[in-house]
This record gives sequence, C-alpha cells and structure tokens, in this order.
Amino acid sequence: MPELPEVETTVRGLRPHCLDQRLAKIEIFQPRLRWPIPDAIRQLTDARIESIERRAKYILMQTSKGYMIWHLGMSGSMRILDAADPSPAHEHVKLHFSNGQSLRYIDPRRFGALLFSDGDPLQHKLIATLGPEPLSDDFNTDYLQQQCKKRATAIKQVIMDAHCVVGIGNIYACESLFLSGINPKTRANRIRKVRLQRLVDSIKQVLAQAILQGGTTLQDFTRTDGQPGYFAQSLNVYGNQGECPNCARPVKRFTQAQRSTYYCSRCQR
DNA sequence: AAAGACACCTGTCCGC
DNA sequence: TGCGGACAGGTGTCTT
Repeated sequence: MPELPEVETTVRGLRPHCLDQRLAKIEIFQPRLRWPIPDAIRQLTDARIESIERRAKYILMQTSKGYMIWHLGMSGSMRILDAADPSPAHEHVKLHFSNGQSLRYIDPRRFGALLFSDGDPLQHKLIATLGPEPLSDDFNTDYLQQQCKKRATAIKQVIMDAHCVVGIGNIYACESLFLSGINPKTRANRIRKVRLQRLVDSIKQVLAQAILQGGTTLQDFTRTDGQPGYFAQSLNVYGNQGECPNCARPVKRFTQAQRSTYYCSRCQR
C-alpha cells in the first residue's frame, strides 16, 4: 500500500498525538509480521516517545529506551484511537499512551514490520544501504544518470529500486514516467540526460503533490485519523482502464517484474 | 554486480 | 451462491 507520501502522511499524523507520550502498555496480538516482532519491543514499556521521523518507507520512532522501526508493507496503516475503542480487524499492535489514547497498527497482509534498534536506526542493516531521499538534493540528474549508466533493465524497475532511490512504489513510478513522457520499458542506460532531468523533476513533483493531498487511498490506506488520502483523483494512468487524459487513447496495462504497469504508448516513448 | 523469480499473507473481485 | 484464479500500494533472498 504505502509509498513515500502515505508514510509521510502517517508520520505527520502521528506526531501531535504521540510525542512526549509515555508507553503505559504495549500489546502485541500478532507477533508474526514480515519478521517476528523482537522481544526488545516489549521492554519499551514506560519509555517516552521523543521523536518520529521517516527514512524511505520506514517510520523511526525514537523513545527514551531505543527505537521502534516500523514498516507498513503493502497493507499496513496506523490509527490513533481512544484506548477503550474496540480493535479494528487485523490490529496486530496496540500502544497505550499515558493520556488514554492509543496507536493501533493494522495490517491485513502482514507484510509490514516492527523492529528494534538501540542505536542509530539509520545504521540498521535494512536502512543503511538505501539510496537517497527523492525529495532531497542528493537525488538529482547527475546521480540518476550515474545509476542508469550501469543498468540495462527497464527504467521503471530502476526508479522502484530502493537502493537507487527510495520511496517510489508502483503508483508513483507509473505516474512519474507518464508525466515525464518516458516509456516504462525503456532501458535505463539508453535514456538521454535531458529526459532523466525531466524524470527527476516529475518524481519530485508527483511525490510533493501527493504529500500535500495526504497520499493515495485505493482500498485500505487511511490517515491516522481514519480519513482517506485524496491523491487518487490526481492519478493519470495508474489503475486507469480508460483513456489517457492527455491524448484520449486507451491506457495500456502490462506486467513488469510481477507488477502492473500502466502507461500511454503515444505519450510515453 | 545485475537481473529475474519467488517468497511472505489476506482480502476482494470477476467469470463460470 | 460457491469456487477458482487473478490481482493488490513492498522488498529481502535466492539463483542465474
């Protein structure tokens, strides 16, 4: 489910409710997520939440006794509810706060994760080797060109590779390629610099706009207050079984690396 | 090193 | 209605 804008939306929604809260109680209903929830998480009882940051699609929750590292996988979401409110379906973790509120982690498919780090979470094995943030200056035309130079595979797979650049999943990859007029199948090492420049610009634009709209809700993504994100109405090609909004030709769909790719064969070359 | 297939899991939708 | 199959926002791991 969640790509960078959805994770960023989640982090922003969490902060006002979670910062400075003491973890009065930690309930784990289903420890079997993508990896088993480590025992160390239970030791965070009575710790205080000091900061919440995002790196790639990971949520880094700093407490006075170590970090919770969350990943929402394909179907994960977080809700802030009164601690007395009933559990939504597929609620796997419940953090009770000292003020009577609670954070619920909900994840039907259980591809998400809750990990622990007692040091710098950026040094965590899963995080340390990731590529730059797409909205940072480190992600620029020169960098992307350097990455593409050594890749003969399709450009869509390159921009979805978190070791190249983080945060771009299937939706925003399709949308960015549409905006920049690039065919998703194009081999990365055959794209000229001026077009990579357009792709970098499109990625930044799409992600920034999606964050402003609270992310994309297709099925189960909700913000921490239960509201949907509104970027779905801005999608040009993803999930579009009708016409290209630019040229009115049918949007095409095909499978690429086991993922659906949507594009316009006229507008994207 | 790069590329591709596969794994994990549940829910929903569509055609028969 | 029921059933089988395809599909869904991610990504680590294994094999080639």
